[in-house]
Amino acid sequence: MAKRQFPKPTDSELEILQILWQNGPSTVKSVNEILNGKKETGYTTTLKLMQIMNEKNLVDRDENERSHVYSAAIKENEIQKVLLDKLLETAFSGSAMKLVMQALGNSRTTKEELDKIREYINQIERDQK
Amino acid sequence: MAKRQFPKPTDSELEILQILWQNGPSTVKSVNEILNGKKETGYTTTLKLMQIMNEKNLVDRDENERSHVYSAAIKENEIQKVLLDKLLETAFSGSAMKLVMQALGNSRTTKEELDKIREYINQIERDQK
DNA sequence: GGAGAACTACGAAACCTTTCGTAAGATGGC
DNA sequence: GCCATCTTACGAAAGGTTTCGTAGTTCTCC
Repeated sequence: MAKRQFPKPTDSELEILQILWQNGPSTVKSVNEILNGKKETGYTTTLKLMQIMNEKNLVDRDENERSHVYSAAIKENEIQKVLLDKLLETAFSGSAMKLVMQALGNSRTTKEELDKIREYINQIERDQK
Repeated sequence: MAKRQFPKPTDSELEILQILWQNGPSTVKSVNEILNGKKETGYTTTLKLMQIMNEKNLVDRDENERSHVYSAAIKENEIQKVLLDKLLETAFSGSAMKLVMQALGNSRTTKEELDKIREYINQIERDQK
């Protein structure tokens, strides 16, 4: 199963992908409205961005309706993996441990989440045997 | 202790910072040589980049010698925190747990490292009480 | 002290991202 | 049918990053 090639999304593109992941297939209009909740963004700006993302195959476009419906063409997981691997490489010299410890140190993580992580670590160790 | 303001480094700048962090204060020449181990890079390209980084206060420059000596002006930790927070926000919707589990899942982490992480989690839980 | 080597400085080109103005096409109500 | 409105398409400007050619400066050593 060959991996389809897709370019690393830019920051703006990632914001839009987030919206599509959370809300499912959406029109430019609705994406733009959500975007405007965070920061003022012109309609045609959002439109153009999504058109470019379509060219890059970051999103699919359904043109059956007058208002085209866009949907994310890649899974959230895939992008997370790509970006995480890159950060790991460029900022943490490849050490997942350093990255994980920073992440846990910086953010408030609840006891339940910590327990889940610990359980996950246990599982990895079991699998490694 | 007010935090000095520094701009988020670009990808190329981050590569150079990495080299400075790992090798300590360095001349353009030596940075460029290391850079060339990974990818072909013209000398003046590296020079210009480091000059710009100096203007942005990402690196300090010692001009006492004819070959100026550059050193990272920010700690590796600080940049790691900035970039990690940003990734957390933009790609993981703020969930450190999801990020940590992805990181552990993707990469080969040794048993020793996993143990260290577990110990760190224990410590966080102790401190939270 | 002159030639060549090693550096730095500067400016501009090429490229990418982001923003938005404007035009043109489709739709719906009157 | 016609006007107002919604939507897409296009192009270009503005800003940032990356690359590199060229010129100037300093040093070395014969």
